[in-house]
Amino acid sequence: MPEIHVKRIAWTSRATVDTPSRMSAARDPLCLVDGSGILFRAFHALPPLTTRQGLPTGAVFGVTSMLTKLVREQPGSRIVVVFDTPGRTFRDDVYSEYKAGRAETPSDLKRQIPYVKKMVRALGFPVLEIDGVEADDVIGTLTTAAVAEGRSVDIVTSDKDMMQLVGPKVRLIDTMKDRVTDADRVREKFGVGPEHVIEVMGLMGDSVDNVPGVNGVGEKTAKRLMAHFGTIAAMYERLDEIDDLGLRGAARIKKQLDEGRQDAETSRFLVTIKCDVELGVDEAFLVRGDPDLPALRELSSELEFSSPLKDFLTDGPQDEVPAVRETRRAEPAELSALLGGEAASIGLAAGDAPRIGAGHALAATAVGALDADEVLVTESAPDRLSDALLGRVGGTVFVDDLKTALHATGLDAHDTPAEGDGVIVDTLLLSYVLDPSRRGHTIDALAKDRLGRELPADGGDEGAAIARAAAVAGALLELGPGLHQECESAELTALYVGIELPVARSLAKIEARGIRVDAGVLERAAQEFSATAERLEKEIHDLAGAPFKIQSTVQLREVLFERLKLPTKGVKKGKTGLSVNADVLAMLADKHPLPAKVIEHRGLSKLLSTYVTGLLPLIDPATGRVHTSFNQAVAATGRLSSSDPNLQNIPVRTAEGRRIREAFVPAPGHVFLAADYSQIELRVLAHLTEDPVLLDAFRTGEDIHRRTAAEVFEVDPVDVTAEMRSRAKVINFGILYGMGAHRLSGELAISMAEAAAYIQRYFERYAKVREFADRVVAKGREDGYVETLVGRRRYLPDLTSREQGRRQAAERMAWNSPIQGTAADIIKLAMLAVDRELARARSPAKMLLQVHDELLFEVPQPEMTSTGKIVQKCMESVVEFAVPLVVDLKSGENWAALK
DNA sequence: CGTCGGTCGTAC
DNA sequence: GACGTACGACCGACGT
Repeated sequence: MPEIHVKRIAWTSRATVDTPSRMSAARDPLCLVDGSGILFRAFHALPPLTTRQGLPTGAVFGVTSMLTKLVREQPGSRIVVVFDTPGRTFRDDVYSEYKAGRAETPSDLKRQIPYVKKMVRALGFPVLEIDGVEADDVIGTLTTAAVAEGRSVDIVTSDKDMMQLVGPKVRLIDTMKDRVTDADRVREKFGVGPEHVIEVMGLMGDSVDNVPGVNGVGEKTAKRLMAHFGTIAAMYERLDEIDDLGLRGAARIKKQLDEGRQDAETSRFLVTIKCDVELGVDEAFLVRGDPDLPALRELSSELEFSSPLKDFLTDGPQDEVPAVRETRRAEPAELSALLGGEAASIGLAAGDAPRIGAGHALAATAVGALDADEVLVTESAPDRLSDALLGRVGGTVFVDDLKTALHATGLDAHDTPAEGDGVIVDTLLLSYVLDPSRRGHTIDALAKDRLGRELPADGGDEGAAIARAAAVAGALLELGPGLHQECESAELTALYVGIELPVARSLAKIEARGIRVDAGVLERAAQEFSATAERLEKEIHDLAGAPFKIQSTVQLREVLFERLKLPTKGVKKGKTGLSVNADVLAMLADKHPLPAKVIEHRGLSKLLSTYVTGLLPLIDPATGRVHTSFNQAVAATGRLSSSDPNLQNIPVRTAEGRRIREAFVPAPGHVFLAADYSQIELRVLAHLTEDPVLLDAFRTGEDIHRRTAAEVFEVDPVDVTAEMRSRAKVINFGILYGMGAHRLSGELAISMAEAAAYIQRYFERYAKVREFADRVVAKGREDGYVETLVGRRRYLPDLTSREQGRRQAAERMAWNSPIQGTAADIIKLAMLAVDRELARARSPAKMLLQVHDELLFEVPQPEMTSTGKIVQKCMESVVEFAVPLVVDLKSGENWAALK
């Protein structure tokens, strides 16, 4: 017999402070709910309901409705919900085929399991899940114990096995069919009383649980036999009596029974619910707690439920809405006591770990919070917060954005250790890993969506700042635990703790450090650009016959197609009319001198406005450095983005553009070191698809575009021309994005048929790429999301859209996201490895930027070579891949001159 | 005067 | 609609 131990007993925290008056309810009827059973039932019985996001919710809805109905109908009952736990039980030890052949739980159901448990807990019901013990046995044991105390028991289930538990004080309730099963009803169904149900089931077996029963004996024969003998044992003692029962084929049945003795015994054992399991559960824990209104509100908004929770959410006293009730200034000593864990004096139960919600509004003001309805405001919070962020507090720290908190506390200047004993709950990053495509993960967005609450703005003055900070802290404490739990449930904690939190720490340092920009270089370039742009402007106006706003697409369109009457054939149309983008202008360039000049003018205005005028004011005059913001919770694929200024789209392709890049320079005595992954997305593609041709190309170090050219154009690699290679390059990149023949034909200036043929040949030569594409899209449709190497998800509900356009767009995303996202995972891991190894080596090298497949460092000149080795090693070995990851190193005196 | 959608262009 | 992920400038319509 395997050891049985309690894995988890969950009840709402308030149940722990139950008073003796509550305990006197010990003689209330007990209502045991077969949670797993009704969940499964609800899943199959109800239509496949989903949220707008595509999260399946039908089963949660069904279970929730059922439970709330139970509360309405049986207000006096003590309700306990029991779930199965995955894994082996003693039955598996006896019979290895037990429950074998059972279909894999559908993923749409699996996804709902954590929500159901959360819902049940939020409703205040005790949840029992005991490792290695099936729900049936837990229910059997609790039932037996309750009956022994003289209590009556209702079991909510649709499992007929449970009929064996029925007795004078025990009934089964099928809430979906509104049917109650008592002993009479059992006799009606089984032909025998509840005490003999196991005998009948042992004989006939149970196909659902793969219990064999006796070969040749079905439901009818089993019932007839047991109506006569009562038990299997009695039957085998008096087997000859079978002849007297008038059964058809009695002789054959007798023979099969004789041969099936062992099966009968095993099957009877398997169907017998165990009623004496050591649960290790104190009865006091099985008392229902109060509903957790904030959690219910959050769940009903997340799952988009309106009706089933109405009773709970509207009947409850409205003033329990956990708005911040009291805002007061804390003495530093008081807060320090709180953070030191000696918080009993200000309201925490002794022994509870401190929970700090840190809302920041103005840099000087932050908040430590005890609870959603009591908030302590202190100006010294940043000091305390830094202790917490350094893991010196031991409790849970709730922040809405770790990176900003690190900036606010000045912890962005150094290496900060990963969390010690403490737990960091960052609602921004949690929300992002849970659903990266969601628009807005700020605490304001989350509070609005999940709590239906607008947080006050930071008005700028101290009062407004304190009010906002307090509200943020309150919202954090309400939302944080749920988000953290959801992250656990979705198995995203490794991503959150192992990647996103430490990346936030790394980014905080990068942002704080900044990168030096030589304003003089920018200004000199700007002088030249402006001069040329002015000359072009005059020429363009002359050619047009009148001045107009060259930057205005409307006016330019009028000039090109009405005044100059240039041909509109083959010109793309947008929502507002004919397009005047660079492609169109290039096409018109041989008809008239104006379009080419507009292209040139546009290029210069772009550089001037975005990269000169946009950048100059962002240079810190004291240090000559700009400090970008890396946004970690924007891109749907897991990439970072950069803004204010965006340093991930500094020009590099044109000579003029590189003039901008030249302005980025290392500190005196330092050089830039750039390390970029070579073809990372195509290598990810090779790894994910395991396509033999791709694998071979990368393993042998071949030029991948040359190889694709050889494959697609059917020539020997040595005969690939520059033209062929460049076309193949377009195809390789197009494949990553799911490009169609239409786009490719435009891109390569070839016919649609030719483009289609290229794509077809690509997929013939790289056969596994197409297989993978089909697989990933199908899986995405099935699961509702696609995922990367480390399990980062992207939900794509449009994969099942009836609108072809939306669906196809979603399919391209489903295809591209695992590739782009895996590359993003890899470089994030690389950043962490590099940070770690540079620190270990006491290297003075500093990471400055991440540009998707590239890391830029500022290194003292003499350290360049040694740093390069460390960086390259870290980046190349950060994941074990089917193809080598290759990192190229370059260095130089400015960002445009790297060799 | 601010906001927002449309268009364009820069990066990977 | 037709190539994935971003940010941001400019225009021009619209609302205050």
